[in-house]
Amino acid sequence: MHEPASPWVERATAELARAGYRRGGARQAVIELLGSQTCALSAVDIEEALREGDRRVARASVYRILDELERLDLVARVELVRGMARYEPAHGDARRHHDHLVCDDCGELIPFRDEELERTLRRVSERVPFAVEEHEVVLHGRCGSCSS
Amino acid sequence: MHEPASPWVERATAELARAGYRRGGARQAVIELLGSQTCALSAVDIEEALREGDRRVARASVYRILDELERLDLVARVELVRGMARYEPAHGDARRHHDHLVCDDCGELIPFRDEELERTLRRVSERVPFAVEEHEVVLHGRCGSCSS
DNA sequence: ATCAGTGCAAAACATTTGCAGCATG
DNA sequence: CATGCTGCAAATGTTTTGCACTGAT
Repeated sequence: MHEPASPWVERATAELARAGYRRGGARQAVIELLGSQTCALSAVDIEEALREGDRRVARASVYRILDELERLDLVARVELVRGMARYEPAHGDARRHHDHLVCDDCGELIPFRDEELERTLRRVSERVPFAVEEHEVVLHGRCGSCSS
Repeated sequence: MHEPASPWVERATAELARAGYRRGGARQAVIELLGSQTCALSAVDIEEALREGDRRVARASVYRILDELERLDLVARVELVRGMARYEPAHGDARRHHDHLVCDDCGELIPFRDEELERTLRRVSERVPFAVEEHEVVLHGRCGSCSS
């Protein structure tokens, strides 16, 4: 159960150390799980995955840890489906930013990235009476399996 | 307290009748409040506004009514801020669709519409492996008062 | 007279907080 | 050995549900 750490896991670990945090088993377990995932996970997903894995982590700790990571811009919180937040690694690099497709039938969640969309949003941000810092785009519909 | 009904209020009322719903005081009160509003309201907002207005409506009824209206595509549910859904009239007319700006400082909520963004999203919807039915764009940042 | 519509209270969730004990630096 | 980290349990806040009663058709 000890895969090579992803760049994000290393960055997160370093960032936390630099911010003066101590090492903590629970926090490291959450970071490693997030780093090995491709799509956003909810706090409950995380607790369950860890319970069956290396290290059991209390629900409250999961929330606390996610909160810290979000404040340091290491994870992004996204509200894609009714009533439950999900979290995913944030790569400071704007070039790795992505948005999401949500299948309203089966709940599947697909990240996507579209250059034209990003360019347009950059322009929109300029003409709006607002200092835009980030955006969130969610496309709802039906995935391949559900629309056939 | 009896303003002329907005087109949306009339449409909603007609649509409900056509769908076989009976007339109900609470439901009509919620519809009229939503119709008179410019920005999205939470269930709590609605309950409070009605408590001080014409007709007191129980919280549970507010949720039930919003749920029905959402199922009939008469209102759109949007999750703009942490942990609380908001609802606004949905105008079947795509030309009246809008997206939202959210001030992360003061929580202010501003609807906006941008033609280029809509066009781009239509194109993006085509090239994505998904049958897109609707989109949700939220721009986060600071409003005029908070960024100065 | 029926059965949808509603209010009330309690339940079901997701999330947060308080506090006591463990473990890192 | 001080203080940050964590688990547990209880609190909070939003949304849902069960049930009895009211009211529209």
